[in-house]
Amino acid sequence: MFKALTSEEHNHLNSDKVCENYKRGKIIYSEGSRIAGVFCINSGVLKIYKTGSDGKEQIVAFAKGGDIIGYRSVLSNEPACTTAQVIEDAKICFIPSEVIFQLIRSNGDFSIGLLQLTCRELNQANSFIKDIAQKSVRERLAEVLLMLQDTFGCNSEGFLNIILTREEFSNIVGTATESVIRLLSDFKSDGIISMNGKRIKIEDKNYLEKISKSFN
Amino acid sequence: MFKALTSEEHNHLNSDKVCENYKRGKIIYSEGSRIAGVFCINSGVLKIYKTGSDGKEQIVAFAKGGDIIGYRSVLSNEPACTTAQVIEDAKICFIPSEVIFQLIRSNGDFSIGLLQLTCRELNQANSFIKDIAQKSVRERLAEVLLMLQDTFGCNSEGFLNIILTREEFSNIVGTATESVIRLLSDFKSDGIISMNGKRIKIEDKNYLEKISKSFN
DNA sequence: CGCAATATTGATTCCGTTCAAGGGTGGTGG
DNA sequence: CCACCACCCTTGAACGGAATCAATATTGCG
Repeated sequence: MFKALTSEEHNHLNSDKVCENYKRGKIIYSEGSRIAGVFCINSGVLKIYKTGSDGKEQIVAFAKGGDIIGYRSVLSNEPACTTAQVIEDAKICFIPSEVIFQLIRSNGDFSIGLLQLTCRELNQANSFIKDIAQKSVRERLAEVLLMLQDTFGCNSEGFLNIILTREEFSNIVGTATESVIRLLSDFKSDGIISMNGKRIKIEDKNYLEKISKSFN
Repeated sequence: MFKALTSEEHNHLNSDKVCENYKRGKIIYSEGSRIAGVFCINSGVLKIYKTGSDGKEQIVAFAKGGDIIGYRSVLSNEPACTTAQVIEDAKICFIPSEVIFQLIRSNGDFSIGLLQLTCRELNQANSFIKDIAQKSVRERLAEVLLMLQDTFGCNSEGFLNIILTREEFSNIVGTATESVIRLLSDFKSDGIISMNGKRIKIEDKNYLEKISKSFN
């Protein structure tokens, strides 16, 4: 994201940023709060979610090393509309709003990079709206598993490089926790996935793709 | 959106743009196609939708006078990820990509304006994801009616300034057409709305708000 | 170790979809 | 002008996916 900067801009940025380590569970910012800058994820994983009136979370995105979060709130100068919480210990840098605005005004390529980032997220969000509105829970769960593999990759044994609770799964898919449990166990007995504790391994990607496209 | 421009930039823009009239049903651009610029809606109404694998549309936004569409595709230089179709006769101007990129590079305020626009849409999309994942069809329909009043306003008799088919309603709410029909007829017999052909009038906004917030 | 959070499984309920059949409306062309 | 056709709307009945409720396991952290 910051590769459009000149070396002078880079130096300036580095002198302004503040990095810190955060443990699992830590909330970086909350829905409704004001934030004075953006956060760059150095390492670790966060979930970005909105909270419904009954308290149930809806996860709308993840952030991992290299991602920037909080820019929506900064750019529109509005309170945050999501909550960002660490789910895997993370190192995060803070960049004050003024610095970001300064960069946008002075560096067209940086602006275009940011615009492309927001557009990509917008596209993903719209796709997700369509899926959640039209597909069954089974299809959506298959899709989420593929998305996770795509986003986080696998370790040497083929297990997904991310660990989520069943409830977190349900908060992505948009369903009840029990439904996630039942479907994962179906997938397992069909040999589509295997599990080791909370770790999940995709055994038959092709079949998952078929399911997610409703061609099963 | 273009108020950040200098008068010189304005003149340049006006010489580059091409305006045309389009009738209801006309498709301005289709999902998957390349588009070479953005469209500014002068008047009229369009629906922006994605098409599911079974052919069912999911409406993700509307565009009316003053709105800009197609910028996502232009900025990210990717094929359009939605289809834009006229639902009320419209006058639309076309602005080539180069002109937009030129403006972004030369005018920081214009960039920020565009960024704020995308951020607003992103926020709306995320809210919608939460709603569609957590609320009932009844709650969502109530919310959509309120959104339509907010976006398009009412005529002198209090009827919504937009006419949609039942199917289009179902394609926003994310449900079956029959469900929309049943629920609208429930709302009518509860005195929450009234109808005149396809025209709808909200009679009890407070109660609709209660329903949409699940406090009914 | 013990408690709290998480996971699992079963039984039951219900919201919403689907299928089917019929009625209404508007626009077009003879 | 009105008959016809395509499209849209409406209603009923039945089914089914997923939520909810309830009752244990199991895990893992302090």
